[in-house]
Amino acid sequence: MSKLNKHSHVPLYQQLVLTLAAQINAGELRPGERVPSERELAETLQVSRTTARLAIDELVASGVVYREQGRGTYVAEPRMRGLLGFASFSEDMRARGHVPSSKILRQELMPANEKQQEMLRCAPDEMVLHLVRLRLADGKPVALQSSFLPHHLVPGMEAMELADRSLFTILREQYYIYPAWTEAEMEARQATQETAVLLDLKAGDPVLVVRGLTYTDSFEIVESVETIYRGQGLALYIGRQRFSSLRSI
Amino acid sequence: MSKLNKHSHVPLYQQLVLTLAAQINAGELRPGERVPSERELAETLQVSRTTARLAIDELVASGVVYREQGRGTYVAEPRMRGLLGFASFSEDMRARGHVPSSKILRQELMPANEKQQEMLRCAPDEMVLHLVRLRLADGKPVALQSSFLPHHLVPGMEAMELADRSLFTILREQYYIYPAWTEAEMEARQATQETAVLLDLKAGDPVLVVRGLTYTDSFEIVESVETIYRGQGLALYIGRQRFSSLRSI
DNA sequence: CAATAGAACTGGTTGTAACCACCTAACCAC
DNA sequence: GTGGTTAGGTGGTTACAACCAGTTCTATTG
Repeated sequence: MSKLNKHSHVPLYQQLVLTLAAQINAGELRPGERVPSERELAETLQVSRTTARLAIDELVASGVVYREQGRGTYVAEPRMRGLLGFASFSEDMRARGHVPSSKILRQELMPANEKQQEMLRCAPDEMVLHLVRLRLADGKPVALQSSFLPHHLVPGMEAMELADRSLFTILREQYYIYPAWTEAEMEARQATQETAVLLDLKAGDPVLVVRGLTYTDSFEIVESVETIYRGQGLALYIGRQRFSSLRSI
Repeated sequence: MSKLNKHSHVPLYQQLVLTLAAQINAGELRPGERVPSERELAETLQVSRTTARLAIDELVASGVVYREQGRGTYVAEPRMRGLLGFASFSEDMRARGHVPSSKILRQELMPANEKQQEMLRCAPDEMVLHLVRLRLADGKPVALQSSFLPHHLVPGMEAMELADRSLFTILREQYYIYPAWTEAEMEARQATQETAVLLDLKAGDPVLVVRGLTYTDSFEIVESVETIYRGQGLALYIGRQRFSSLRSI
């Protein structure tokens, strides 16, 4: 068990989260196996049970482990073999072993129209950056993506080279904006002639339309995006959905 | 502020979660407003800050409120107006003010075939209950749902009257099985002649296919379900998706 | 008046301590 | 053997305490 650094600026429980996640990803802790108990972790690493528990809380929230009262905490089974997921297209594709690329079809500033003002919660005179990108995996078209970003959040992006870089990476590294979560709705539609051509389909073929908003931790809207995925055999994996029930609507 | 019951068997922090959620749903705390600080809640209700904080943790996890360091905790904006969501079809429809109903097209026990054995993680000789239900909202067909449940979890369900009761309610009330979360993938397809007739569509019209597994808190698989939703204007709302990143695949 | 230093908040992290609810295994009595 | 008891483990809940790290506002200072 690697030790934790008590004088690091990274919180102890975060260090522990990473340590445990690494062990699980490396296969040192296999699905179904028991994770050391909270008291055991606390003793071994010379931290309080509070800290150990907080770390496990995080892992539980991520679905990496689960608890059973009186028995222990266990490593969860790996996820379904989904083909595509949420999160950044580029990062997701790379994680699955495909080579992502993009063809930029549009990259320009425009004044926010009514719909975007509502979606992005921005003022009427504000400028937004409009991106239209054809997303490819291993050179084959997979999705057509139209995004709007408030210009004040990403000044200068209208002139950037985007084709070979992940938008999320640019947001994090150049603008210090950390997308935290997304909220989406999806729908099956028929491809229009225009999108059919771009996605190498026939007009009328089914496509999956995902409309989403990307937020930071503090509820700032970073991006409004509509993605049209090829249908026909391309399944979109939707992580874990808890049955919450706290909020009526 | 309603008081908490220190001698209840319901944990204090759970009581506080419900209290705050109720206030938010009732509009006493509006979106954007600040929730009382952790220390304030603790003092007012005569509980420890630990308890207050735990309660707020739950609300944050549900996306009902969000924290900002140094500033406070605020009520989140209500969600996107999605038409359908995850969770139980019946409960979801009712929450949106529609009248859900079902037409049972099939309800019978069968030996698990290979695919179901893998999906439900059950033995080769095990029986599974196969349900096919046409789901209606206000009398109009919305989705066609095919479910498989391990028979040993729901003995006797093959003979139950299911048309006017929520499957989830039956699971909870008759079998003490509490579905905790679901994992799904979705795909756009063309309706076959058969499904088109049932859903009041034309063959070839786009439909949204959702394949999911329903789990309990301890990773038991309760149900394997494939739902075919009408496409064309019916958007499926997909809760909040955190960008997690802990588990590589 | 503007800049700044500080007080008084906020949530974030960590430790210690105790008790409860639940599960398992070992043991003991029948 | 079967059945009950019990000891010792697990996670679950709650309290108290202290400090860190940001934000906001105020009072002081130049």
